[in-house]
Amino acid sequence: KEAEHVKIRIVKAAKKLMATKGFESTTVRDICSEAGANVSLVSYYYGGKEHVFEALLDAFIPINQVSGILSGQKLDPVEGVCTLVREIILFRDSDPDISRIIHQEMVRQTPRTMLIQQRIMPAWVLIRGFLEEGRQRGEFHFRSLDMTLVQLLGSVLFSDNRSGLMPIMLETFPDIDTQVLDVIAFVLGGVGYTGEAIFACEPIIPGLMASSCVAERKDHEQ
Amino acid sequence: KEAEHVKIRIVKAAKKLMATKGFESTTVRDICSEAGANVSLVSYYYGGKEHVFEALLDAFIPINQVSGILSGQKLDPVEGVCTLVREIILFRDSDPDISRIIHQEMVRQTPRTMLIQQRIMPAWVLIRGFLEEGRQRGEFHFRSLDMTLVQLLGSVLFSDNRSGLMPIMLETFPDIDTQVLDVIAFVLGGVGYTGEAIFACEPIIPGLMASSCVAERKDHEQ
DNA sequence: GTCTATAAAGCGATAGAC
DNA sequence: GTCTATCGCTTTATAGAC
Repeated sequence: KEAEHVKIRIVKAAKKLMATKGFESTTVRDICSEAGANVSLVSYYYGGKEHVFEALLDAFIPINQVSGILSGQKLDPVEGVCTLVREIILFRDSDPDISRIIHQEMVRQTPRTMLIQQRIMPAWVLIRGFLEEGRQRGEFHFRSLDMTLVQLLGSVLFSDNRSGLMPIMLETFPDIDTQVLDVIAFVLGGVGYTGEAIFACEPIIPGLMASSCVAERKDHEQ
Repeated sequence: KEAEHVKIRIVKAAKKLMATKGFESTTVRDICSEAGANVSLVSYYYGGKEHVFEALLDAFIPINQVSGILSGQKLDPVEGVCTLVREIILFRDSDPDISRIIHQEMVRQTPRTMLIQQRIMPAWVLIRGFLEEGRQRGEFHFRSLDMTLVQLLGSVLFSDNRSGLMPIMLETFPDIDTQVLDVIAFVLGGVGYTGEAIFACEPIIPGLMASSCVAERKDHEQ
């Protein structure tokens, strides 16, 4: 682990700490201590704490990966909703930290909210499209498209909150495939789908650590 | 508004600011400026910012109000779920700030998480009980009680996120009664209920500003 | 009770040695 | 590239005047 470049260690440490402590409670000194780096290197490589956050999003959110693959598939509404929900759950399972960061920044209004929105809005738009088409086809049954979308998102995003937060959980926690099926079942019921669930959708393994992180300095000196 | 006591103005200002900016980004100076009070009065009346937060919870979360009224009613599972969901939505509508504070503190792990948990856990336990009984009666159909509970909570809690956060919302926002019906419809579908929804449940108006706020000083000097 | 003034600590950022 | 030392600012909390 010490073999990784300092620039990468810093952004990974920031992700880990901000996931539990939040952006403002995570100090630059915390990050560098966790990363085994000197305090000054945050400014040197990223030009400030906010830029570390931005780099963190670019590095760990697989932007236009989901939308890119789905665009050439022509899925029907049920397949589309199932596939997207599955992808989101699998992504959350592969990197719970970044999901918690996204969830935190979506709840309140911060200078970083827009950064999050820009990166995940494409997925929401896709889901919204599937919901709309499904209602037109008579496969889904709900009054409001917006309300249903919000509740679907809440149902999916919130499912990472069982860790430590719920002392009243009694069952042993299921494996990830079962979690996917559970969430899909809840969501399909919620949108008023009465048929059979589609489970034969290919999982997309999101490629982590995108190219922006290996870029050299000068990035913030534009 | 200036007629209110300073101690109350402080806790109200703290609620307003922390709802959007979060606990740590809201400074004592912010709070007192918003409340029209001197900075030193936070320490004088509450003994610190954390104690303001605690007082805020005691003042605005109607603890054991919901559970108290429901305990003597012997509701069946569908009525129970509908009533509790309705109460939560109406409470959120009556005071969106406190709901956003609860939501924020539930996402991450802070020194205040336990304070929140203690106050809202009773409602979760009630919902869990209704879900369990409904499954036993064959009215609900789901695999995991825990997973279903988490998704139900996410669906209900997240429904306050349309404000400013969703640029893709197109519909005009419905009135509160319609919101309640939408959320109930989604949740009942999610838990696998196939019958008719029960809408004839009495709304409980939560009494805000509980007694702890009017207590005198010496509270924190134990 | 309410104010001013200030203490004590922590923050992000950076200059300059190496 | 990486370090130490420090600057300038903000924070919470409080002492003491009124």
